[in-house]
This record gives sequence, structure tokens and C-alpha cells, in this order.
Amino acid sequence: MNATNERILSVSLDLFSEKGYSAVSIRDICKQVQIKESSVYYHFKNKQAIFDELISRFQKYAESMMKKLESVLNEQNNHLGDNFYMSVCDNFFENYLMDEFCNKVIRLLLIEQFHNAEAKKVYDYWIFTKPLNIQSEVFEMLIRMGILCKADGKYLAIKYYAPIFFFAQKWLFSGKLNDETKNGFRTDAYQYIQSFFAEIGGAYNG
Amino acid sequence: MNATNERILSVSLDLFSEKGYSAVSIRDICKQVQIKESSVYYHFKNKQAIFDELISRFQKYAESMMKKLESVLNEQNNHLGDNFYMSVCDNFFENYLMDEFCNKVIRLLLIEQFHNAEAKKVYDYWIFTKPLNIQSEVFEMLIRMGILCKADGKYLAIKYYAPIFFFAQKWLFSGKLNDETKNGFRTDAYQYIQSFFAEIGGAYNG
Amino acid sequence: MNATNERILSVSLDLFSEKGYSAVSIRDICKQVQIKESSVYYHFKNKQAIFDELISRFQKYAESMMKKLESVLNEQNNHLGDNFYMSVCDNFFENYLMDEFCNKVIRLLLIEQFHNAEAKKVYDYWIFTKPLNIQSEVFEMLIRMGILCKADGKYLAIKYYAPIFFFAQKWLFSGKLNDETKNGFRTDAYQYIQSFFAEIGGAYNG
Amino acid sequence: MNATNERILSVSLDLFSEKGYSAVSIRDICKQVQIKESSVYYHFKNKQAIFDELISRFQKYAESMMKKLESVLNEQNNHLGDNFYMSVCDNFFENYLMDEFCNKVIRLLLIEQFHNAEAKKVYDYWIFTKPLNIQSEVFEMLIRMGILCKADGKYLAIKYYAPIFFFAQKWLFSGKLNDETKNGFRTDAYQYIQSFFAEIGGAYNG
DNA sequence: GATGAATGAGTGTTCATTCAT
DNA sequence: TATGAATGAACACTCATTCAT
Repeated sequence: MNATNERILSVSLDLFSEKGYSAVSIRDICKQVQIKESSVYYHFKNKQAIFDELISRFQKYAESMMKKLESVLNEQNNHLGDNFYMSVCDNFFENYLMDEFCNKVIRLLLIEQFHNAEAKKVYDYWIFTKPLNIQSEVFEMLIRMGILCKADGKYLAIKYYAPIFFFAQKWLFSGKLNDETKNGFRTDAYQYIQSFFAEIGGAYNG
Repeated sequence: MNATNERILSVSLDLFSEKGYSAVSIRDICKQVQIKESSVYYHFKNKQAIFDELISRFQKYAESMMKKLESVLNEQNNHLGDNFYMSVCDNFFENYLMDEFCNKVIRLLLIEQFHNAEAKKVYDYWIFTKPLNIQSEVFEMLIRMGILCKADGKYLAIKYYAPIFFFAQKWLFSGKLNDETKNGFRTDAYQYIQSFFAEIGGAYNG
Repeated sequence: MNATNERILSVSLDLFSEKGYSAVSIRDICKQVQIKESSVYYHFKNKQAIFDELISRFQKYAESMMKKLESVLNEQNNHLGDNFYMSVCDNFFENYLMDEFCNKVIRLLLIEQFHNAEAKKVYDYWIFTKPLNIQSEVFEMLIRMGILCKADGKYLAIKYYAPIFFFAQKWLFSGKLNDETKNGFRTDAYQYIQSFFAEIGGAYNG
Repeated sequence: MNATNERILSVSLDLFSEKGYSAVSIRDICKQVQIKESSVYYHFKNKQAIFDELISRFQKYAESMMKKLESVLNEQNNHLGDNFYMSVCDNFFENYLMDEFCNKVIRLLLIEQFHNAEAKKVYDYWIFTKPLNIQSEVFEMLIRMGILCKADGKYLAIKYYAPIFFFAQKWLFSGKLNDETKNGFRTDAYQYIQSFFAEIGGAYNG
């Protein structure tokens, strides 16, 4: 559990998510892990492999997260479960955007998207495309059920998601993540969601 | 105008805004400017000074831009001029977010905010704080005039600005800026603004 | 026989004879032997010891080879046995220059003579000095027997051996050793030998 | 003339020709040139570029050498000039095999042919193919003129060249090149040539 | 017999910067 | 104004080797 392997990954993620991949040297990592530089290469083929492993783990985690969200959606057949929407939000906020590991990887991707085409693809998919798709599904379901009258679920999703994304940038992905910033985000986000659904038709059963 | 001085700045901005400050070497810059590396140091104290000059120029430009916007606001005393709001938007979009020079600097700040505390401060101020302040003033004015009934101008401003920011990220600050991306942004943004004001109370006189 | 010990030696010789001692890493060897790098050090003190063992085995083999050749010579007392000379050549070609193991070691020595004084000594002895000495003995015997009239057996030996050496370089020590290259060598070498003895006085009883 | 540029090349050639390309580090070179390691990269793109430049210069030199030899051949129309053959030999020995620069490059190629396919090609061409071609031309000319009766100029060339090559290996390409080794080579080579032409038909007009 | 883990010494290379000319 | 030449500090990475298990 405290294997060197994992310590390298953990320290690397910490540093990468603060300064970006290329601004962190193997020396920097080793200083914190308390091993010599050459030892890193016993555990990882090269610096890139550390990055890749982090991204790969993140993708596995994100995949399972999103699957869970989608299964919650699919369970709502004809009538909405109590607080079903809240549970989707909670999961997405607490176990994704504010999850210790996820938050750091997203931060890292946020930085690296500018240097690294692959990182950009991953970032776009897991921060834009995928969450928006799920959001669209939610709205389309609400429309199908006659709860929302608006026709275009996709555009609604963007409109809904943009402020969430905005608050996330403001609170969660700049500076350190701590209880204060987490609460800042929660307050802004939930307040916004409430007023959004109030406007849209009172469908929000909170 | 074709002074070496300016050519260094121009090439640097091009490269910095594509790959970030530290991913661009003096070599890279000189290759494009067609001078030798040592020559750079006749014109600038060091690499950082090139960056600083770019940021300084941007800030001067942004300052005058924002002053112009505020003066437009202050001219609207008791009754709104025709298309006053449109002119604020147009200016902000065309001469700021989509202005060749501004767009590149913002891109650069977007990248550098993660490595450089000063860059973060500048980015936050000119992309979040300042535009939101102006937006707030607009909404508060509309509320004062009785055109909007909503009480919280600041919150309204965020809600309004977030999707603009979102569309800007999507169209204007990833990949090259060209007519296609500009039009993509205009379409999304103006459509959103229209529906926003439609919901808020028909105050949008477009 | 399938002992790790032997597999290390075999793989090492293969690689050394292709790329030279220092261009082959312990990693490379272990990849092919399918053991971990640290395991090598159970069997050999260090990398050099692998090399040394190969050379030592080669020297033992060469020594016995040369002794056999000399005993063939010594058996020819007053009258030459049928095909005696042919048998010397055949042995030298087939069981030395073209022997799988010998060929690889000679290749290795050929490469290493430039980096390693000891290797140079071994190479010179077993490729030049010793073969030339035996050759000299042959010619001196032929002169003693009155078959050849030329006085200087040593110079004759060099003149005789040089093209053999040349053909060996051309066919046997560049690129892979296979039936095609072996036959190329045999053809050139035997044709040359025939014409050599034809010129020298018809002493070649083939 | 004492430009760093040239000093790097000169020292590199010295070291490369002694120990081979990869056994010589940039550090080794810099120690002798008395510059810092990073300075090398002002003059050459990388280590390989030093090697390439040396080979390129050698090839230019060899090309002009061989052209000169061929022009000597072409001048002999119907009757052989006095000592024409001697002049070909002298040139080839003194200005090629024993030329300070050439000798070192050939040594280097001799070593590198085993690690480097390109080096092998260059070595084979300038040490085997090209000299043998010229030698063949000589013999074919002598045959055309009726001075030699042997029909196969090519085979004759190999037979003639092999001992030269052998003596070169023995005297010129192992250990340092100095007056002693040069004289050793000259003695062996000229003695051999004399006896070769004596056997072949007295065509040697020395 | 074999290996997981670690390491010191070294390799080629990049980079921002300096300074005399 | 511009540049040729040089450099110190850093960087990612390789390699032979050691040692406890």
C-alpha cells in the first residue's frame, strides 16, 4: 500500500496537478518520494509512463462513475424516484469534481490540454462531452415524461452545465482544494440549480 | 513597426499562445524572427521581460477597452439608448475576446495561470472579475430603472456570463481562431443572450 | 545443458558477436535468457566474467584444434600421406573458421580488439600468429623434403595465408554465417589454394 | 585554423579512431579540447554530426585521391610511362593508407563497421570495392597491352590486393601509426609486389 | 537459484544567459 | 544593432552492480 510504485504516482500527481507535467522534473518527484532518480526507472519506463498511468487510472475511475450515474437514470422508468436528480448531482460533485484523486487529474488535464493533444482529447471527453451527454439524457427523459416542455435537451444541457463548469473552475480547479472551496462550490452550484429548475418548470423535487 | 523589437514580441506571442511560455525556447523565437539568440538580449533583459511586455500591453489595451464600455453605460442616464446593450456586447466580443492580439494574450494567460501566480491574477482580473463587474453594473442599472425586478445583479451577472465564458472556451480558446470559430461563437452566444433576456423579462432591445 | 549458466553464455555470445561487448547490456542478455538482471550475478561475477569465460572456452577449443593439426603434420615423417594437406585445410576451415562457436568468438574478438588490449592479444595469436606458424611449419617441411625449393617458409606462409584471411573476412565475418556464405568461402579459398600450389611447384596432391 | 570547430573534429577523430565512436563520450572530447560540454553543441548538432562530418570529409578526400589514380591510368595509352605503376602504388600507400587523416578515419570505419550499417557500407566501398576496381583496371590494361597473359583481371586483383590488405592490417591499422610501422609496411608491401610481378611475367618496370 | 528494489556514476542534450567584438 | 562563442545548470535516461529475501 505504501509501495514505492504508489508513492511515485501519488507525489507525481500532486506535483503535476500543481505545476503541469513538464514543469516537474524527475528530480522533484524523487526528492519528495525520497528515492534516487534512477530508482524511478525500475518502476516506470519513463516520465511519460507515470503520466499515462495516472490518466489511465482516472479514465477507469471516471468510466465506472459515469456508468453508475447512467444506471441511476435507467432505473427511473415511469415515475421519478424521490430526489433522483439530487443523487445524480451529488455523485457528480462529491465523487468526481471534488474527489481528491479526480480533482487532481482534472487539474492536470486542464493544464496539459494546451501542450498535449491526447490530454486535450481526454479532458474534452470527460469534462465536456460525457457530462453533457448525461445531462442531455436527463433533460430528454424529463421532456419525454412531460415534466419539461422545452424541446431541445442538448441546448438546455449546455445552458445548465455552463454555470456548473464556471463555478467548478472558480472554486475547485484554482488553488488548493479544501473544505472552504468545496463549500463555496456547493453553495453556488446548488443555489443555481434550484433557480434553474424553478425557472424551467418546477420539476426539481429537492 | 518592422523593428526587431516588435517582431520578437509578435513571434513570441504567437508561439507562447500556442504552447505556453516555458515550452517555447529563445531558439524557437529566434528561428522565426531570423535573428541570433544573443540578439534578443539587446532588446529585452531576458525571456521573462518579453512575457511581461506582452502582458503589460494587454493590460493597457484591456483597460481602455473596459473604460469605453463603462462610458457607454454611464451615458445611459434615465432612458436606454437604442441598442445600447448590443453595442456593449459587440465591443466585448469583437474587440476583446476575438481581437487578434487580445485573444492570443488571453490564451497565453489561460495556459500560464497554472505556472505563474502573477499570470493567474491578471487572468482572473481581466477574464472574470472585471467583465463580471461590468455585467453587474448593467444588471443593477436595469434593476434601478425598473426594467428588471430581480434583486441580485451580481448573481444574475454570473448566471448570464457563465455560458458566454463557456462558449468562448469552446470556440475561441482551443485551436486556431478563424472565421469559422468566430461565427460558431457568435451564433451560440447571441442565441443564448436572446433567450436569456426573453426569460428575464423582455428587456433585451435587439 | 539447458542450465541458466549456459543459456547466458550462449545468448551473450550471440549478441556480443553481433554488436560487440559494450553495445550489449545485461538487460539485453536477460531479455533473451528470460531471467532478471540480478540473476546474472548469481552465475557470473560481472559482465566481464561472461566475456572471459567465452574467451577461455574458445582458447581451450582452439588449442586442441591446433594440436590436432600439428599432430597431423608430425605424422608425415618422410613421405606425405595422401591428402594430408587437404585434411589440414579442411580441419582449419570447417572446424575453426566456420565452426558455429568459433566463428562467433572470432567475430567478437574482431570487434573487441579495438577496445580491449587483451582481446587484441588473443585475436592476434589465434588468427595470425598461430595459423601462420602452422603454415610455416608446413612449408618448411615441404622445403626440407625437397618438394618446395623456395627458401623462406615464413614469407611464403604469409603470402599463402593473406588471401585466405581476405576471403574469410569477406565471407565468414561480415553478416550472418550460413550455407551460402560458407560455400562462397569454400569456392574462393580452394580455387586460390589450387592455383597457389600450381604456381609453387605442383606440390599440392589433392 | 585553430578554430574550436576544427579542434573538436581533430580530437574526436583521434579518440574515435582509438576506441570507437560509442566508447568516446562528449565529456572525453571536451576534456581534451578544453571546452565545456555544452559548447560542443554550438558547433555541432549532436555527437553523430561530428562523426558524419569526419566521414564526409574523408569521402571527399578519398574521391579526389581515386580520381587522381584513375587519371594516371588513363594517361597510359599505348606504352607505359616509366614507373607508372610505382606512382599508383606510392600514391595509394603514402597519401591514402598512411595519410594521417585517412588512416585515422579508416581505423574508425574499421571499428564502426560492426555497429553501424552506414559505416560498413563506406568502409567496404573505400577499402575493398574501389581499390579492387582500380586494381582490376590496371591488370586489364596490362592484359590488353599483351604484357600479362592471364585472362581474369578481377581475380588477379584480389590475389594481388589481399596481401597488401593483410600487411596494412598488420602494420597500419593496429596500434599507433609511426615511422617504424610505416617502414614495416613499406618493406613487406614492396617486397611482395616485386615477387608478385616477377611471378606474373616480369611486367613490373621498377 | 532467482528476484525485487535500489543506486552511483555516467550519457547525450537543451536552455537561458553572458560578453567581447 | 547584431552576433560568435562559450557556459553553468538542469534534464531524462541507461547501465552495471549490490543486497536482502
